[in-house]
Amino acid sequence: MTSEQSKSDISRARILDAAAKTFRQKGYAATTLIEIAKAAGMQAGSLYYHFGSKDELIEEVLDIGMRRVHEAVEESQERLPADSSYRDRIRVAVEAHLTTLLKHDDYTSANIRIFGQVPEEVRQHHIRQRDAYAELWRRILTKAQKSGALRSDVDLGLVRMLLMGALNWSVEWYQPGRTSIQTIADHMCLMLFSGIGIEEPIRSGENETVA
Amino acid sequence: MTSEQSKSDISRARILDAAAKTFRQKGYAATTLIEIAKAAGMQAGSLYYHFGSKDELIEEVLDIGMRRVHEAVEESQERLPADSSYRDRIRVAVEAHLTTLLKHDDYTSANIRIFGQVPEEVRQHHIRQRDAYAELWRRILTKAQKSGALRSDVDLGLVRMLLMGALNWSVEWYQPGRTSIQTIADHMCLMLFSGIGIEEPIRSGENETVA
DNA sequence: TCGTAAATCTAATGTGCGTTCGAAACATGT
DNA sequence: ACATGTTTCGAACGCACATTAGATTTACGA
Repeated sequence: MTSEQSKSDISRARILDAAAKTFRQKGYAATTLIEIAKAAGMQAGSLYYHFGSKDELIEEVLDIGMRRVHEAVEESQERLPADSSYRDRIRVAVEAHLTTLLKHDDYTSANIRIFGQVPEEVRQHHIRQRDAYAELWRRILTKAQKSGALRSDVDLGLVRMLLMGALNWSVEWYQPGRTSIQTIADHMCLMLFSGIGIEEPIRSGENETVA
Repeated sequence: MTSEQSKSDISRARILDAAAKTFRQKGYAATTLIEIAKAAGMQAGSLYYHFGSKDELIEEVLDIGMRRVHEAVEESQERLPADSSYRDRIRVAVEAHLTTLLKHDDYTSANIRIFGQVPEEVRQHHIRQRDAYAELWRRILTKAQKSGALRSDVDLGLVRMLLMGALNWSVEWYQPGRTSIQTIADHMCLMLFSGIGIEEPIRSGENETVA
């Protein structure tokens, strides 16, 4: 071992990268160890020197993916000046989440895409981690609401779900060259804070206010 | 053949129902024909009397699922009085989409959950249908924007994607007894039209307007 | 240069699944 | 009751995959 536990770690990293990429593209069950091994430059059997099973491998991919968004959003909050507005807090959180998701991170998008497909046992392993990330958002939104930055008559749990859905779904349609990540984040925040509606001129008999 | 081509059609329907349910739960590759057959009350081999292959079966499930949302949203528009506000048009579309998704429709939720996992060839078969549904929403939103009901400075394509994401993601977290579908739709529309932000009292030095 | 441990290869094993096909069971009109 | 078409069964085939274990190579300190 020379500098910092090389070789085994390098291979391990290559395998994980290959796995994340392949899992994201093809889904859990459709991804074969042969494929992952080839992408990592080795034979399928060799994977077992580094991982005990396919499930162990996928668990680590899921783990890393979730850790990355979590850390990104957490750091986005810490980087912010202490006197930042709550809108800014939410805005940078949205940007951090989206950026991690869409910018060279197969791990994060793999997590989102395959989580619903993995065996129950593997899923159970990650519920704690998922909950922790949800809790982070819960805190951000709750503080904003308590401070009066968000309407007090909305169900924040619901808002969070809808928000996460809008953001996470982007892995299904986002294409690098088309719309910038920043633009997506801007639109999301606009919808979240102000909506995109305009009071309509009364057309005939009906008029209505928003729920 | 007695009344209206019974027996074969009944079995066919039972198989499709079982397939939709199982595909939705376990995903594409993880679902076995043995499982589907058992749920339909027959042997795996018998499925081949009704369908040529696993892919043919899944294609039909995807087809039905997409057709159901499409028709539901289309009918929601036709049912509406001609002089309805554009907000109401969008609102009922959201409600129709969500209701079809979450209320006893394994086909629709299966479509959403497994579309990303099916073999490329099967996917190609449905792009046309997906585009047609997207086009329906595009029309609804464009008319609303042109009439002045929606801000003119937003990218409607982006809005549509974020909206669909928020709605579709609900299949991952929705649980029948908890929040009513209507409440979800209300929150979505509130966010879409007005947002949930409140102008913040200026805290220190910073103040900001929305993008 | 040698020896030892780490890392990878190679070939084999077993299993589960999609699919096939002829035989059996069922239904229906005559 | 018979004959014909419809529907399901049941066993078998072949293949692709996860996993295993021993042989082989590679890396590196002495």
